Amino acid sequence: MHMSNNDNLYAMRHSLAHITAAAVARLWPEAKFGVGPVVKDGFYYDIDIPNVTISSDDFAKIEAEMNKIIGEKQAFDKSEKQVDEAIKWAKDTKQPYKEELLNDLKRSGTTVASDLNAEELGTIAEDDGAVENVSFYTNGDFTDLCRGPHVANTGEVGAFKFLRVAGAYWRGKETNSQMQRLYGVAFSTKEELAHYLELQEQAKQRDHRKLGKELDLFVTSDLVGSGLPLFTPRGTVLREELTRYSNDLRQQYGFEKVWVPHITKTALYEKSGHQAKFGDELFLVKSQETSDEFVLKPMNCPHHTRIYASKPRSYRDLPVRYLETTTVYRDEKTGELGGLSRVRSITQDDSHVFCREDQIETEIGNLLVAAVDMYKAVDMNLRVRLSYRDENDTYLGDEKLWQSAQEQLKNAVVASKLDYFEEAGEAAFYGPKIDFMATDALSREHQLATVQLDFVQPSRFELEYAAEDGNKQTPVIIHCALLGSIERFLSVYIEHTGGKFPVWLAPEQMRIIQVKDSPQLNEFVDKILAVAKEYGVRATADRTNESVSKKIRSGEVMKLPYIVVVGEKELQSGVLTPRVRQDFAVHGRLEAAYPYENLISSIANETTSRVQKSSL
RNA sequence: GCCGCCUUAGCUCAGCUGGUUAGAGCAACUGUUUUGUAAACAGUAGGUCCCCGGUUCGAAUCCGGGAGGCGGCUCCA
Repeated sequence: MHMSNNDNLYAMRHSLAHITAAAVARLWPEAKFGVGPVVKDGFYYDIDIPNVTISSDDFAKIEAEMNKIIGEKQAFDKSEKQVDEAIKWAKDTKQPYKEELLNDLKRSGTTVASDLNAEELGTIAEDDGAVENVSFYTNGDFTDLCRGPHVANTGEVGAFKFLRVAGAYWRGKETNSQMQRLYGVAFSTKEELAHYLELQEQAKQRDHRKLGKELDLFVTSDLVGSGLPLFTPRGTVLREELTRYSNDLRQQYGFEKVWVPHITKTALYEKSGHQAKFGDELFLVKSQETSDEFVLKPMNCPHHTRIYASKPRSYRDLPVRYLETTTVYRDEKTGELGGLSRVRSITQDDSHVFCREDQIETEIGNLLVAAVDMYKAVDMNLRVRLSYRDENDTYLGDEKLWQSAQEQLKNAVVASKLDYFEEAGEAAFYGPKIDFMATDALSREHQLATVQLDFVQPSRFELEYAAEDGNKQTPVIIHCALLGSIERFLSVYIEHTGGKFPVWLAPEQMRIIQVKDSPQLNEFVDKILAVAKEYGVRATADRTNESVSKKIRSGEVMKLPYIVVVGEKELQSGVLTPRVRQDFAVHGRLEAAYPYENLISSIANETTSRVQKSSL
């Protein structure tokens, strides 16, 4: 039989899942099996063993048992059973999870979660209707319900390794019992497996939590709480520089900064409709002076609508554009918090445009340009998803308005020359949107920026403007965040750069290493620092009583863009030779020498032009 | 929230099955050294072994509870 490499790898991983079950069944005969699918880079198997919890200490034992089975090169025999027969098999062998799957198969021809209504099932089922027969694979004395494909025998499964075991709800539902999910990675050859593990190790090296500590960017405190990171001076420079650029990009297009308080009466969210949606994610704030009940804001749009509604608006005033980088608070489930990617204090570079229907395209166009500029500056590739509505009737707002808006969105995207794709059914219930996917240095895609149209809040808040004919009209809101959440953006960006920030973002752009302690040198270094300050370059001097080598090392470890050793030679000549960080050192750069003021003005230039690669 | 693992000095980590005053490297501090492109030398200080409770003659180590961290809880016989 001829199989492509991919098909074969798939069959191998599938077979490994099967062998995992076989090995577990040998070790714990009472084990109940759920599903054992192939996933990215490997496979897993959901297993429930009464009164036994598998830990990573058991991996060796399970792997050994699997290797026995693999060594025996048992043939995989495929057989078919009629569904009812299969259900009887599941009952006889006491496999309740398999029984549930089989019952679903019998009923609807699919194993997709059984609590969907009939209509939904109809659209999901692969072939309309119940299946007649199901397939089984047997190796040695172990038989498992499995669609396959499998390899010919247990000896042909390549290299694998268990990485972790984790709890997983049966069929992903919180109300179901929790099973143990054994995750394995698997590849055709040992070399490929080793390569994969090596890549994992590299990713670990650039983990933003590790770098956050090493580069002194942010900290957490048990006393403050989970999911509430604190930013150090260095981390704050990153936040503020990113925010400043994100704001600048929009202020070019007439956005004005506003400010709102961080707590509000719950009435605001009752009106906006967020109360129901955010419900248990709201942090409650109780007044001790009055009987007022407040909440910490989980988003900013309702507040911004209050500013819009503070006075009558004419069609001539539109678009009204508000911009605010501010923190919102959401009480995420504690188990979902982690690093900067999932936090409870979320800072958004948020903006809202209140505009007429016919202004949507232009406004979106401007925001697209801003997004492109933003992601160019942080050196990440962007593509966008146009998320439209589908035929479902869960969407709010006039259908004609949706049509026109979706067209305008698309026109703006096409004009922006962004790489895009369209997807129906991905829209928010309140309007269509553009989701930006940014690709990082490890080829992972992240959804960061969004532009969303909103037809619902304007009417809920009874926003209006006077049209040319004097009639009251309802504006449309365009929500936009370029960075999304600054915390999440940083979690991605720190890993994207591995902590090697471009000059415009580097918390410390230049460090002077003073060779020795003398009044003349002190004076010279002071002068350099003063000039740097004048140019707005973030510079420091290392005057500690340490060897030059050691001071260079500590600068390198902090991944500083420019390190400049200043001693007698420099004092005499007034000329500096910077040591340039490897990743953007240009050939010949290290030897180049500059009068100190030139060096500093060049660095200042890189800051304002936000160029990635040095061009001194 | 649920399941599993983890928490020892500022950081990274040793500490075997419960048994003397809990260790190392780096960082800090003091002194010597005044240094030329990735770690000078010597010394000093630093610990409620995450917290609370229990078992025990004895707990960093075992048990229970709590806090914090990490991996998962979508990928579908």
